[in-house]
Amino acid sequence: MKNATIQYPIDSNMTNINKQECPILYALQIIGQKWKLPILWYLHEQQTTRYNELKRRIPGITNIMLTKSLRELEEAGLVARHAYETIPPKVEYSLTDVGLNLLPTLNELYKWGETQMKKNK
Amino acid sequence: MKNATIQYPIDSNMTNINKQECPILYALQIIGQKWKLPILWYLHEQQTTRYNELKRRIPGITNIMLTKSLRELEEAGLVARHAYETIPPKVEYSLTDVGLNLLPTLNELYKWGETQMKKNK
DNA sequence: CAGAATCCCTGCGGATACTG
DNA sequence: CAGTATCCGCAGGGATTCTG
Repeated sequence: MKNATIQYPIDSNMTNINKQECPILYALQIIGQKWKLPILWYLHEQQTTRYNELKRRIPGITNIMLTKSLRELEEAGLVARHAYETIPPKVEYSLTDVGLNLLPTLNELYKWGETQMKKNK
Repeated sequence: MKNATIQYPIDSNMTNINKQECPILYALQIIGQKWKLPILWYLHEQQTTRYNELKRRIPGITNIMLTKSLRELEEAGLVARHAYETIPPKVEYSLTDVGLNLLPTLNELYKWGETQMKKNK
């Protein structure tokens, strides 16, 4: 059996416990919500981006979702926030090394998805 | 810029259109729901599995969710369904090559998640 | 400029019961 | 054994308004 090193712990009711035990579910918890990948993607494209520019670049996202997603990504260590204490305020976001480390994996997922899209079309 | 080959199309309101254009969102659409990965995981571990055994192996899943998830995975081409026309019925599920092709990517995600879990703990 | 507060709604998934 | 049928609750996310 290939990939026999993967462990996939599951508890009786799929609570957070197993999400904190299974690295795949853990990862999906971090990047799986609606706006996380678009945000990571644009931060990757533009290196360092201000709040409002990010908002413009991701059509449809609201302040709430953008702020919430950025905070969660920051807490998970994928995104760095740098606030300049000026008036008006200026806040820049960028990918950390942790965030950058995710990109090759996303690339893998991209290639798999691309192949499937062609097949299913 | 690395990974410059990744395209990430987004439309104005994040509808299905962009989910059908972006391979990453497309992939997440297929494997991102609550029970998809556990199902894929156990099918990988046990090769060919009957409906009720799958249900026993995935604690907490209901018939509805198991059937629904299997149908979607089947439609996406990741899972094969083989029904024996006997009484009582016997239905076996297994991973297709498409499903197997996803495992290396999941392994990548696993390693990334594992690293993050250690850091954030 | 970069958010926070408030209210609201849809739809994913859960619970229970039933069947060819 | 392998599912359907029904009903229901909640949380993720939307729309709008406001502010240091």
